[in-house]
Amino acid sequence: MMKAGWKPEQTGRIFQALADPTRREMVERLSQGPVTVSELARPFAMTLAAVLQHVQVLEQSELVKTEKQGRVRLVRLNPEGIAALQAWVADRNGAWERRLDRLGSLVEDKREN
Amino acid sequence: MMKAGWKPEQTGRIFQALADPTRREMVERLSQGPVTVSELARPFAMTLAAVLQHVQVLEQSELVKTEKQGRVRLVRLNPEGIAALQAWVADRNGAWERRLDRLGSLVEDKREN
DNA sequence: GCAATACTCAAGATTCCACTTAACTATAAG
DNA sequence: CTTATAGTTAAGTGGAATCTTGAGTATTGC
Repeated sequence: MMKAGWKPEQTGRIFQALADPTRREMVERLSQGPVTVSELARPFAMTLAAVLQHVQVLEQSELVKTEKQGRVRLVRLNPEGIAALQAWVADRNGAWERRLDRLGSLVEDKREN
Repeated sequence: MMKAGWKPEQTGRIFQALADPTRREMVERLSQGPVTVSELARPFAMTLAAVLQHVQVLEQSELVKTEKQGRVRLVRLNPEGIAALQAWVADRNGAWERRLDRLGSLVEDKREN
């Protein structure tokens, strides 16, 4: 049954974090490796303050960890965050598949898609 | 490198749909099998109109399909939606892992977590 | 020390979302 | 036909989310 490790309250914060296109782009960038807040900000037409707020949302969702080094703040992906997301999705998908298993080779009353 | 089938515009709608706790609960319910809008609504302290709006969001995200049968509307999970989400997550996770591969067995400068 | 850099914080403006109400349509049941 | 059921639509409200401005603080380089 698996029931991998995702806390329901964290799941909400993760989906909410990734609901924003800016933050999804940031995650893409971060999957190439850690960067400073300023580097993270470069592609975006918005103030540093706004970028920082996005970083804070990502951090609260645990998708990201940050660490201050001198006057710079390094942002890096937190593998546990992505793993938690993946666990939730796999779990939902699993429920779906178990249902199909129970149906066996029966034909549904309507052929859907 | 694999690049599974997720359209970037759909990804946004999916995350946005699942950012709402009510809609996540609906997906849970739907993973047990299809239900009518009224049945979907039962657990929630909100009007049918509100529930319908949630269903529409889920449908636009392609996480769900609906079909009108008489005066009832059946709502069912769309496996392709979950699959698209899973593909996105796996892709991000993949990028992360490829990066770790490049690092080989090097130890990071800081033990994080 | 002094200036530049890199962020940080708080307040306010918009814009977006979830929800309600109220009226309406279509189907089913008696 | 009449009523009840199930859903649909449009308009409006309140609160949360995003972004800006305008300040401030800590570090680095000269």
